[in-house]
Amino acid sequence: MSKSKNSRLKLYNTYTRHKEDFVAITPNFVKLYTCGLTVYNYAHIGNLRTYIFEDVLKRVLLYNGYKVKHVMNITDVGHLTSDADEGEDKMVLEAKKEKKTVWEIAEYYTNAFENDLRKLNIIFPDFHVKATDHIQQMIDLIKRLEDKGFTYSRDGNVYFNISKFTDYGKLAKLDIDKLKAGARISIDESKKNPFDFVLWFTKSKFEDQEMKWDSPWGKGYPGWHVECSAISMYYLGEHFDIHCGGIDHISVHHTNEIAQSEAATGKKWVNYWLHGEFLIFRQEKMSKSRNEFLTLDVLNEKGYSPMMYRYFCLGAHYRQPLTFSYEALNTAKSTYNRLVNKVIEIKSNIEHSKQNIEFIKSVKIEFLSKINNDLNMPEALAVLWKTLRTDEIGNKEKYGLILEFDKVFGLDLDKVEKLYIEEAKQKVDVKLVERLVKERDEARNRKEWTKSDKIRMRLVEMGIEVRDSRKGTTWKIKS
RNA sequence: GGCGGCAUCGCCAAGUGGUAAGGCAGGGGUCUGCAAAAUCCUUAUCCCCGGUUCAAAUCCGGGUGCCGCCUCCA
Repeated sequence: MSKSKNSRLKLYNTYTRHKEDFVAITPNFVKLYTCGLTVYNYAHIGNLRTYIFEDVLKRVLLYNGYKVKHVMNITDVGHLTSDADEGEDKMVLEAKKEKKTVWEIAEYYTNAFENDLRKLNIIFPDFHVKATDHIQQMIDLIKRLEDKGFTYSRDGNVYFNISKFTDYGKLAKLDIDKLKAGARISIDESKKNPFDFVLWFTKSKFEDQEMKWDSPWGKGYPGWHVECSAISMYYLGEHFDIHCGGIDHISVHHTNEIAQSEAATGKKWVNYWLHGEFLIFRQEKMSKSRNEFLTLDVLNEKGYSPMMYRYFCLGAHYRQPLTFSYEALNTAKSTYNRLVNKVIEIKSNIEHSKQNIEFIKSVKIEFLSKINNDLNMPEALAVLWKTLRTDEIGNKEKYGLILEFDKVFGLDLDKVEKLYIEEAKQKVDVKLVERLVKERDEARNRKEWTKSDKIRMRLVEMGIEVRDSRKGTTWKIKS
């Protein structure tokens, strides 16, 4: 694919705070790491927004002809409610609540999360791996840091010493001297510097901490940040292309990941840092710790399918906060339904063809320039709508473009027809419906309007929408 | 206190120097026995004040309001 200047892929890099031309370390090959979920509860739709953004990124890379090796971790190690060894362990807490072991909790919510990814048509990572399966890699990394003098032990825990790492906080533009330590939490007295962080815990306040492993520093468990560094380097090498996560990870998690990774290897770790903005819920971010979060299943019960939610997310740029409301979600629902109707209609009349090489070429270039401009999905969707509406090309050509664009949108537009037929079979007695539709048609031909309207009423009650046209009557499940 | 973001039509939301994308909702028309669906047309000068410029929603300064991170969190 030859690319003009403005269709080259540009991504906003948090590290430099600029949109940059994307250049892969290895030509045509991208090594991508995305931070996964902490599996002590269901993913809420705010979490899922970020995974949709990352999926779009991956699809755009694939669309541009790159091969992508994608790794995502599963945080299944218990984590504290703070970086200090205080507060409660969320995995333990949830386990107690549900009267299960922490292992059972992790497995249950990992499955739930992976199901959500499938429902959202998110291309599965090549490696979706558990932190607890990589304890050895973490220990090895900590050892390297220890050998190089970046750590110290205090009161049973191994800490990373940020004062030994020159560029600490560069990603978040932190000014350590000006930061008010302990502004919101009490200072951990064991730390030399308030921003030092734990690499390995051997001392826990929790007697019932189930997850413990042997290590050179004693039996214990790893600090939170170390898993991402260890796992990403194990699968992708010590220098890779892109690392993603939510915007909340910039100042602590990713900052610490960079410190420990680059301290260990002595070289640049990640080239591009991409962060997804939050879903805003009633004026504030949706949060797991406040019990008001919505899941994909809850939305589904309320009549909003995962694809509708995906469309909803595509309507806003990933670096902008997106305001959630049912009014807005209804918009996405109507729009998605209309899109699906359009696609089915186009496909049902696919023999209609009108070639226009110039138009097809220009609309493809336009699409590419939108998605390559830091993944501008709202504008890419506008290109899709323009394509659906145009008279410049026929249905056959439109359908081809729809399928091509949907490689990036991931809205399942290629199987939408099949899905609708399956849905219909599940929900209604298809034979009965077709008999009634036929009866109604016959009545209409005899201009027996009372009878035909009566039959239509009955169909409506069954949840069937009847559509008359010159070509005859069709029907579909009301959405 | 530090860092970061946001304020664009009723709603969601693009656009970041050259005269306001798109979707939804609303209004009007076409089609239809009626309806639905479809389709066409239609709706904003961009929070306020000041500045730079031939030209600003877009840059600069000030103000107001809102939000996020700095604590596990996408």
